[in-house]
Amino acid sequence: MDVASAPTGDRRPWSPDVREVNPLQETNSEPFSCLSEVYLFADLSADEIAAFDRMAPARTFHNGEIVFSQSQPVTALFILKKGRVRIFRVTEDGKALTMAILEPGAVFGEMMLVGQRMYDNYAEAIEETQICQLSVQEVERHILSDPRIAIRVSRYLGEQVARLEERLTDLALRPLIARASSTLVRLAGSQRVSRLGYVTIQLTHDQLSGLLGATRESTSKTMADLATRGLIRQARGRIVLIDLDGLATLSKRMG
Amino acid sequence: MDVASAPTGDRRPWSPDVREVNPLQETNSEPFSCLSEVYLFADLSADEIAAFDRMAPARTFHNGEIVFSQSQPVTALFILKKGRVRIFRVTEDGKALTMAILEPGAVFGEMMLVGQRMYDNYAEAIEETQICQLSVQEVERHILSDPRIAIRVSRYLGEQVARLEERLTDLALRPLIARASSTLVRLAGSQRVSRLGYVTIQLTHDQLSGLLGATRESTSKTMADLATRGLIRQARGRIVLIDLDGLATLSKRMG
DNA sequence: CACACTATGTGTCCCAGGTCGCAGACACGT
DNA sequence: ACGTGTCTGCGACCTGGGACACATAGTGTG
Repeated sequence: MDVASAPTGDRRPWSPDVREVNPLQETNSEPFSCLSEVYLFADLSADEIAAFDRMAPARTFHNGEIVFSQSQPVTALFILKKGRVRIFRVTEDGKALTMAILEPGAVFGEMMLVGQRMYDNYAEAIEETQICQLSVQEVERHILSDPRIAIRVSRYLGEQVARLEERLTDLALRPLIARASSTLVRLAGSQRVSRLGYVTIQLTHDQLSGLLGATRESTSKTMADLATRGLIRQARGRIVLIDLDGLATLSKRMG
Repeated sequence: MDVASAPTGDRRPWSPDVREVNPLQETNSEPFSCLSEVYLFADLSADEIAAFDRMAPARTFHNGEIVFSQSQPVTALFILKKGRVRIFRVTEDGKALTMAILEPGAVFGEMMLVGQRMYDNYAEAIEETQICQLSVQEVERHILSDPRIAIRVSRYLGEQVARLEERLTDLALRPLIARASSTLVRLAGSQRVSRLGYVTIQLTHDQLSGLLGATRESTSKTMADLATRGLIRQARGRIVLIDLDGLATLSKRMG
């Protein structure tokens, strides 16, 4: 890590004076496609995808690096090629809530697509990550006007809305253990399944707590609880889900 | 009200055995447009709007009536012509969280538009209300395919997402008084301004509490607090915002 | 005008979860 | 191997706000 050497000393992204995106212009121009695996562009032909690919330079981000923040307003559509990115918001007093943890194939900054600034959202790489970006002009010219993509965008945003509403009610009226279970189950959906059908979630308690809207401590406590119930198994930096049904049940427990 | 006479006795919409939409087929076929004031259709010509109007019958709902619920899955796009509608979710143990309170001109049930069922959402009229609906076939044939509307839909959903993310972080990491202030300010935005520039919000503490994810009691307490600070003035069933700036400031107070 | 219902004010008790503080455990670079 | 930083696990303490229980004041209805 460059933490010691580079002047990027403070990697707490939500502190006021973050330096972002140090100009490591690793314009990784490898020949492979950024877009072929992306849901939003599934309706495009191979030729069209190739055309977009040509204008989407890739870029590498290290663990902890900020991909964008409102001080550097979103001027592009980002496509996550490799690694994981955390989208989060901060309040004045420095507390953060994670909106999403994106896996490869995800598109973000997309709000701009629909006339939306990514308001108070930050994006941070949480591991070694490669990201392609399309500039705002290209997006406006080619994407917005294409009805095939517009429909995909609507569908995607509709799902976002449903997910957020779900999270909102969970947060409002379910106790931590239910939210935690529910979140684990949800995360399991979009996750690589390991050998014996067990799903492994690559998150530290801290990262998870950001997703739950809870403190790291209470999250740890809750995970310990889930572990003693035999629903999950723990390891440093990852959580193995043993009993998905059990978790789903718990996630519906009332307050 | 028909509460005493009709067998609609229980108007608590989130109790398990609600009777919904008693067949008061008041197919109010007045000659005026359901769609002309609607943001989503702003790009359509007068002729096109007229065409849609012809297939959108109006319908009246009384205070407390359920417009739809998941047991009666959404098969239409609703357009709120008059009155107000509350969109909310419930949990198994009967607690509810309000997602939105819609004003005339709003379109809802729109998730279906984008391949989404309105999952656990209910809609309830909270005053005398008139609603037009477009059937799912018409929507699919004419709306989904129209790029002008698709873009509007995206934009609308994008705004939804932003709003929900905001609410989510508020709920997660701000104390009640801040959330309350913030919510009042937000509500003020979409509200009729009364005589002296004061904005009046037509909500009871109970309705507000549903929006805040808090109990009625603590909401009352908080409102009393705001009142003594001179930021609002209270009346039965409505809240007058005196000092918007003060509220905005409070809404940023940390926990 | 009286009754019934709905909206608000308070007050008391109680607990999930936040805060603070530290300690052991694992991981990795030099 | 060793040190340093990241994860995780407690424990003690504190508090916002939920649960319950009433009291009172508007409102509308017959």
